Amino acid sequence: MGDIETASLGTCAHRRATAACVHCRARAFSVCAALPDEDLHRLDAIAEHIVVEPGQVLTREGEAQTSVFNITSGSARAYKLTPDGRRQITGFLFAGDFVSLSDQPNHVATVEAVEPLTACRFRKADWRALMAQRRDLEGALLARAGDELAAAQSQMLLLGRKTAIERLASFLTALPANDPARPLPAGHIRLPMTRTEIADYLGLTLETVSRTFGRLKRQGILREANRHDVEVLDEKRLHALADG
Amino acid sequence: MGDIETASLGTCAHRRATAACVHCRARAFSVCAALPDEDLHRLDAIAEHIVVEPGQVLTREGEAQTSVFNITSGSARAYKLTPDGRRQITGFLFAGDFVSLSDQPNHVATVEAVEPLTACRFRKADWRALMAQRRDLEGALLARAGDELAAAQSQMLLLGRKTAIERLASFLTALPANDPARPLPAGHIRLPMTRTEIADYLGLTLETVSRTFGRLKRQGILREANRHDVEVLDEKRLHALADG
DNA sequence: CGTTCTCTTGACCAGCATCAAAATTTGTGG
DNA sequence: CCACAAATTTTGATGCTGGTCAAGAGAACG
Repeated sequence: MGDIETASLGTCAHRRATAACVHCRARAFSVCAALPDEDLHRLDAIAEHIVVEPGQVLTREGEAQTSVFNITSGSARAYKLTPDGRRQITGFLFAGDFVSLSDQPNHVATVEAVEPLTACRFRKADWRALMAQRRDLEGALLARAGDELAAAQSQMLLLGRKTAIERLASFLTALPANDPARPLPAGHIRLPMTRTEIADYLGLTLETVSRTFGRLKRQGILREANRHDVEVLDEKRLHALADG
Repeated sequence: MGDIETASLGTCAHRRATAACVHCRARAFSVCAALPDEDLHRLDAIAEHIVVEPGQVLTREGEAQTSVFNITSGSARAYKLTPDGRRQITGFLFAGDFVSLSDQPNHVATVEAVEPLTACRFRKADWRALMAQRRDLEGALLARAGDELAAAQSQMLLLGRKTAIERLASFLTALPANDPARPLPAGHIRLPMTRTEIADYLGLTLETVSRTFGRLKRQGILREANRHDVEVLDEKRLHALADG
């Protein structure tokens, strides 16, 4: 099932980068949008800009939650493991996504970069202080949490009740337009993740994912430019499959 | 898989009941705890106390979200359906639980009473106005949403990667102490729901749930007083199974 | 280019679903 | 309190989807 290899990240293994919130391309898609321009300096003051290489960890399941993150570019996977190494990816994250919406004492999932990734890191105390002052942030976070909760319930329906082909179709239709900062031509989907990762997200094996891609291609619903770029030829049938 | 029968609820089919927040037994477990005693009258002013019979609906998936609810006693199930009727129960709700944490324009799940249930219903506009005034409520809601999100991720691991016996063990250990208002002796678990409902929650069939209960009993981990009350004889082994 | 990682394809298998029927519990009316 | 009907659960026989094991074909990277 899902084995994983993680290039762990030392305390300050991130490379620092600089940027200002005013020019942040992810701002429009993130909770930061709740802050008016004149308050952005408050964010800048407490944000640490980090660069994370593929496979490196932002948060590790079970570890104390000392920071929260806002992804500004790239993509990441969040997952949980069973003691014997089975992996369930609970979500893929893109620019604008917030890491640690669930404010628990310890992280409930591990989050690793899939592609090279940049993010803002906030010390939890700093973030809390800012939230206390600018309550709109809290509202934005609550709205985001609500969206995540709705998505989580759809994923439960998928994992509990859908067939392999329905799962893959759902994945391809529901995938957040991938990277809001880098839109693609309609009908084109970018899949930065591997077949194994798709499998671990859909509760399948990589072999089943591969065979199921084959089925969708043979049915004329899909075409694969290469492993990471697919084109939807029959949107209608794909959606019909996705709904179950 | 999961067929369902719903006794639908007319516009004002709920029986009204009266109660005051000060005396509410569910208050300690609910978001209302964020409000100090002196502000409770604000809640009372906008709360409509309703009584819901088993099988009746609080919210229906897809319908406009005009109200939010706070359950004060009894239990409910939240679920989603595929067009062909497969059901996935996304959660069981008990006293203190808030219905519609995800503030979407339309309900993302159907919520029905399992047992006779009482709840506070708030018109969404009223609730929003109160939240705007008493920001602590928003914080409590955010905290609750975070807990739900964490639980949802655990459920994804369960649905995507665990075996039947691991799923049932997880269910029995993770089940919220059932009804916080009605504590049971340690090791005793009350299951207000049917086997079919457990199956639809765990992504299994009722037959598999039944057989798996049998396995747990034969292994000396469980004893069944009756269908709705079980006793855990070997907590250690149950937890070991649950973790996977 | 060769090494390594990822993906595809095939053969076989197992866990859980499906179909079916019997047993037990629950509910109802007398 | 009993008898009967309906609903729920248990148990059994069989089958299918997707998992496992294995080998080979592409891509990617140095």
